[in-house]
Amino acid sequence: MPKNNDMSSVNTNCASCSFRELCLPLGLNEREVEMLDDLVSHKCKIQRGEFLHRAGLNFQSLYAVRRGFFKTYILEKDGRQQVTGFFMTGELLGLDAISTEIHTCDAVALEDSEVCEVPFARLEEMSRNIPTLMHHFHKIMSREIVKDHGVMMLLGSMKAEERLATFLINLSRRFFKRGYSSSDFVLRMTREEIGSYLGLKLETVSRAFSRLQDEDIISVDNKHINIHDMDRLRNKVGNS
Amino acid sequence: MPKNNDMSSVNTNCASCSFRELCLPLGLNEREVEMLDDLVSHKCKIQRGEFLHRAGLNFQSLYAVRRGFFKTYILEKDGRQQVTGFFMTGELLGLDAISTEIHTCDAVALEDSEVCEVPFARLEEMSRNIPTLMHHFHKIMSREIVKDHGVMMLLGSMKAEERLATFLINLSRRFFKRGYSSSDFVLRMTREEIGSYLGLKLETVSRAFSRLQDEDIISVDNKHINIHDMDRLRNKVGNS
DNA sequence: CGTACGTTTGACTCTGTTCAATTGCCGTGG
DNA sequence: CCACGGCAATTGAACAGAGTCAAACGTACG
Repeated sequence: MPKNNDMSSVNTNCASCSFRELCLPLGLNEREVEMLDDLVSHKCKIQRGEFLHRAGLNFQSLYAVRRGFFKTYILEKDGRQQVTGFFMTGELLGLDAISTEIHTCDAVALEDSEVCEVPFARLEEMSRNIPTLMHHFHKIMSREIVKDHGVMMLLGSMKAEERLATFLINLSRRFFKRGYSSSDFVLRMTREEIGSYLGLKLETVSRAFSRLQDEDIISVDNKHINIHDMDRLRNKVGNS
Repeated sequence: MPKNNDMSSVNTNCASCSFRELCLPLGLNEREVEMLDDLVSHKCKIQRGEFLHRAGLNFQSLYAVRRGFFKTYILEKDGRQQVTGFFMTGELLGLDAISTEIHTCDAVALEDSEVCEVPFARLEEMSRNIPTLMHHFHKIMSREIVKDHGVMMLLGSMKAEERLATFLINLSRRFFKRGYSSSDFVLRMTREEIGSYLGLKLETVSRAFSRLQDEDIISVDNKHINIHDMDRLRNKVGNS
C-alpha cells in the first residue's frame, strides 16, 4: 500500500490538472469537478520499482496516474508472469479488483510516479448524484475491456513483428494525446516486459526491433525510439 | 438487431428465473428484482447462426443470455478473426460497446437461444436508486476484465495443450455452476472457433484433443467431451 | 571505476503452422 | 430409404517462426 507522503503543498486538484480531460473528470461541470476533488484529495508518490498494489491484498481504491508510468502483471503458480498492461498519465488502475475486492495483479512503477487515490466506495456513492460521472466511469471500464480484446487479437493472431508494430503505434498515440511527440519517445520498460506483454521472448522483441530498424522504419537506441515512417509501420500490421 | 418475437406467454421474469443468482439480479431484494423486471421486460429468441449484434452498429442494450450459447469475435481489416468470448446462461453481452456506444464485435448464437434485453440507459438510471444493483454491475464489468487478463495469460505464455486444458476446465466449471455435469458435456463450437479463441489453428486443437484422449485424461467423440481425470487435466496447466 | 543488468546477435531446436489427404457426420433431395 | 454433397474433424509430412542456449557488448548505477 502506498505511503502517506504529503503532497498537499503542490496544487494538485482535478480542476487545475492538465490531464483532466484524459481522466475521471471528463465531461463534468465546475461544481461536479469540485465534488470529485474532495473525493480524490489524497495523492501519493511511488518511487520507481515500488508497488502501487499487490495481488491478494484488499482493494479499497482505484488510482489515477498523475505522473509517471506503471506496469501491471499477474503471476501463475509456477512463476510465469504475464504483463497485462502499461499505464500512463490519466489512466486508471485497479479496475480488475472491483470484482472480488481483492487485487488480482501487481502494479509497479516503472519510473518515479504520482497517483491520485480514488476511494471506490465513495466514488460509487458520488456517482449516484452525478450521472455524468457514473456514465463516464462505465465508459472507462468498457474501454478497458475493448483494450483487452485488442490485446487478445494481437496475442491470438499476429506475428512477432506485427505485435511490436501494433505496440509502438499504440504507445505513439498515447504519448501524442498527452502532448508529447508521437514519433520520438523513450520506453520505460525493458525488452523482457515488452515481451511478456506481447507474448514473446525478449530476444524475439530485440530481433523485431532490429528488423524494423534495418528497414529504416524506426531507429532504436536502447530505450530511445524514433519512428521515421509511420505509414510503413502501420503497414506492418494486418498485411500478413 | 434482434427481432421482436413475442415470448410473453412464458413466465420469463427475473423473479422466477432459475439463473437469477448468476445474472444481474444477484443480491437484490424482492422489491428491487421487481423493478429490474420492469426494465428487462423484453426478451427475444435468436436462432442458431443469427447475430445478436454486429460490430459497427449502434449500442442501446446489454443482453443477458437466458438460454443458449453465443460467441463474440472481432475482425481485422485483413479478414483475420479473433473469438473474444463464449457466453452461456446468465452471462452478459455488450459490455464492450458502452465505451463508444457502438458495438465493437459481432455476437452470434451457436445454438438456438433466448436473451433478455437490458436497455442500458435505463439500467444506469435505475442503478442510481438501487446501490446494490450498481455495485453488482460494476463487479460484473470488473469480472470481465479479470477474465480477459486470464485469457491474456493463456495466449501469452501457455503451450497448446495447456491452453486447451485451461479452456476445458473453465467450461467444466461454468457448466457445473449451471447445474450440468462438470465432466460430461457437449461443445457448442467448432475446432476452428476454439482455435481462434485459444490462438491456435484448428489442426493444433484437434491434435491436442487427441493427445489428451491418448493419455486417458478425457474422451472425445466429436463435440462430446468426457473428462475422466480432472486432477491430471489440472496438472496439464502450469507444469511446463 | 567496476559490476550487474539489459540488450543484441548467432546457431540450433522445437512447437505449431501449412498443405494435403482421408474419414465421419448430417441434412437434403432424388 | 438411400445416395450424394458439404462441412467438420482427424492425421501425416514438410516447413517456418519463435524459443532456447550461449556469448559478447553496452549502459547505468552504485
